[in-house]
Amino acid sequence: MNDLCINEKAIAFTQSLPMLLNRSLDAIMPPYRDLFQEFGVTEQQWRILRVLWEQKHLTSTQISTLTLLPTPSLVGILDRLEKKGLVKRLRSSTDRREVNITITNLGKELQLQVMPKIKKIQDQIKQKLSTAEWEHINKILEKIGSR
Amino acid sequence: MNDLCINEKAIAFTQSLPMLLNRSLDAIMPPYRDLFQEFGVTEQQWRILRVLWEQKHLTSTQISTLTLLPTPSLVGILDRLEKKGLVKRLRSSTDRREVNITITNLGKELQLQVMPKIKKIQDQIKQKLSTAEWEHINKILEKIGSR
DNA sequence: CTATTCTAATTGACATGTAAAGTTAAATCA
DNA sequence: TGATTTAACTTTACATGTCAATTAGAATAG
Repeated sequence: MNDLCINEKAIAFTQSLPMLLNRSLDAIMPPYRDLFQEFGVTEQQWRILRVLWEQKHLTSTQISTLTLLPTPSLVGILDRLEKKGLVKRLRSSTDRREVNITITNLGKELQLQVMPKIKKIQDQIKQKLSTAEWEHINKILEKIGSR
Repeated sequence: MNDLCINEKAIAFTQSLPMLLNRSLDAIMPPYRDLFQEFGVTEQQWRILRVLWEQKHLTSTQISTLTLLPTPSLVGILDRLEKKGLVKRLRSSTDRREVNITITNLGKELQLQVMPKIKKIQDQIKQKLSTAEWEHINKILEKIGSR
């Protein structure tokens, strides 16, 4: 009789988890995008810079894992970042399959200019929820995102 | 002294809301994608079919709002759906700027075949969280997503 | 009624996503 | 060692995202 809600109809499209997540992203990304554009980088390029600021040098695979960017896309994105002089590629000497990506000085300078503005955007977003809600959603999303 | 955590450093990239949301999407979408591929449609094409099953006929703008797909992308996606015989385009006679999109019989048949499998995937996902967590995240995401 | 403004849809240029196949180098095992 | 498998990255083909500009058809003010 009671089957844990397993026998009901499918969840309405608009209320489905994918669409809830996508709507959330659509709602919070615009200010970020405006900022990125101000500095002439795309969201994806930004992600790569962001992890390179924390790790100095990473392989393509590692960057893919950290940024969630698919490796085929990375090829082109890194091309463009390299062309802008923000990162450098160096084939590993120990394992010649690997490519080490490094941040350049120019790339490091960006961090100082952009991060304060990122902080402001994050503060804006933070105000959408109470502290308790934040902790809660963090935990739950972490749970969903851990495969 | 206590400034509501506004003066701390920026949130670590990995723990930022955008990345939490993206990781969640990456974690839950694969089974959906497998299913879509089985039926020869993309995720975006699927979204359009999904709203047309519920609304019979919609304008391009309405579809964009419901599916979160940008209107420039819609042009091509609808082209391909039309080529597959799943939807039809009809210019409105009352306002010749508008284009009415309609689902075809072939498109309607898909619904019967796919929805049961969608239901199964949703049930799988549902098991990742408790009922309480579900209600909670629903409310919070709704809050974030409402601009 | 006409010039202006607004709106829906499209186009163009470029960047990225997705899936499959291909390359090259390392690791593994018979 | 030599054949096989695995790993890291790249390439290709096609679909979509992003932003700016355009086109054609309403709507609106003067």
